[in-house]
Amino acid sequence: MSKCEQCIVRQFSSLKALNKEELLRMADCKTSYTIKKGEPIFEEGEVTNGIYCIKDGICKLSKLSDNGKDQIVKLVKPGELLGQRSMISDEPANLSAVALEDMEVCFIPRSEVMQFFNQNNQFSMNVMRTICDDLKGADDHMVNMAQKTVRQRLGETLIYLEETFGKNEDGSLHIQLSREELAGMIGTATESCIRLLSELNKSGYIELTGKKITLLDKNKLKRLT
Amino acid sequence: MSKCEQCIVRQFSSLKALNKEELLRMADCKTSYTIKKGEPIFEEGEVTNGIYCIKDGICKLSKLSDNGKDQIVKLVKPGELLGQRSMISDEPANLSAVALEDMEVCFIPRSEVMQFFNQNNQFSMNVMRTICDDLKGADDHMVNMAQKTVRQRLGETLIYLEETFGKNEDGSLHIQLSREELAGMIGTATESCIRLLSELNKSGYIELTGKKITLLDKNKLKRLT
DNA sequence: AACAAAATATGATAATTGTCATACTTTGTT
DNA sequence: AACAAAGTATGACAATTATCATATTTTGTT
Repeated sequence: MSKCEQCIVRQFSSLKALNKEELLRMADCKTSYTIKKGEPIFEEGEVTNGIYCIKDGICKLSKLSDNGKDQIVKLVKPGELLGQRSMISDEPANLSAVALEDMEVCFIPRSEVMQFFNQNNQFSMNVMRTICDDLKGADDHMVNMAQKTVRQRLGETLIYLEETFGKNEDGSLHIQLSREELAGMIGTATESCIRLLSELNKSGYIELTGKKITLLDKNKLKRLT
Repeated sequence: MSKCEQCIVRQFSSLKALNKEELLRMADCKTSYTIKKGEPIFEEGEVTNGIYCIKDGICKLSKLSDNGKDQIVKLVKPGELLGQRSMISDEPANLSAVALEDMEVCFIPRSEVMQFFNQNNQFSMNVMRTICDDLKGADDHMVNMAQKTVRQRLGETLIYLEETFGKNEDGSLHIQLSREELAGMIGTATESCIRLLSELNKSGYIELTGKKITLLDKNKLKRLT
């Protein structure tokens, strides 16, 4: 069983507030998983009963809408925690978490986390701030969905993907989403997403090479009409 | 200076966890305001430095989008608190709060609330749960904005307004929103909102009498194509 | 290497929604 | 009561986006 002390999640998440003794307790009760690309960590409606630490790999948080389409609400990267809201509200998951790459995660039972939560003020403040950040992000996201065109949302999403997940050596987006997933992020039909990408390609704002997407003119992508 | 003990806000909000001594301290440091319909309680970007207790009247939380339109993110009714997220994150307001009716609110300085927060565990858990509820609501709202048509959103919004704010004796919606505000809730152009309302009127799903809106067939409103 | 399945691409068309113009109605103010 | 201003309504039209059909390409599996 590996220690939690040097883990990337500890460095970047609310867990940085835990002391040595708490880290040892956590290392003792955690369960490690590997999750293959495409597999769920948990699904909407499932009782999670704990939080997940994302050690490696990226996953999507999404919700199935009445029209049968999956809307991606957020992407989560290594160092982040999953399931904090459900833990605090003591409710089933509101969103599904599905791996976009092979992942390594650790599960920490609710009982343990709640102990830290009640005894370590800095930890609970950190969790709270994270949830507040998520709320702000969700509000802003909602306004974009309601007020911006599909084209604008695509442009902004591409920039977000580059800024958040970086580029490969050839300059293309590091994160690999299918067209369907990208459509699920911006909230549009897959065909519309494909069509707009190919249009941006022809206009020279981006370059499509197979599955790879390279942003060529970020200023223009930011200000799509 | 009135007491906080019998206040509606105390009964319905996180503040129900405060004890007598804390309530006295709060009564001592609070400021009461009346806000006229149309006036802001605070605006996006403003440093609020405390929370607002909504004693009477309804207000909208909205955000100005790049296209110049105001998107309404949430409606707030008596008994609720405003500014909790900003208080915890120690950030300026992300949304503007504007009165939809004449209002009575009390302001409690940040320093005071943070004391309760640090010393009264039940209070801080309540605040946290409220923010978690808001986050869930915002995620769901976002999915609706992204995946449903304007027509569907209008139908669901009308039902939400009736269920949340009730009906007058004549059966019409109690809450009075301008067409522009209703459009701002569902995320569409004011003209589109007016047009769809008048269409639902002709179809017999709702009845428009002056500014009053009466829902006639909620089942059909729920399942608009 | 061959094949089926999935993903991507593109055309044609319809449906939805936004924009601009203009008229009518209500509200508030003097 | 009169008037301006704001809000509501509707038509005409354009732009955006969804849907359905059908290729084409890529991927994974045997």
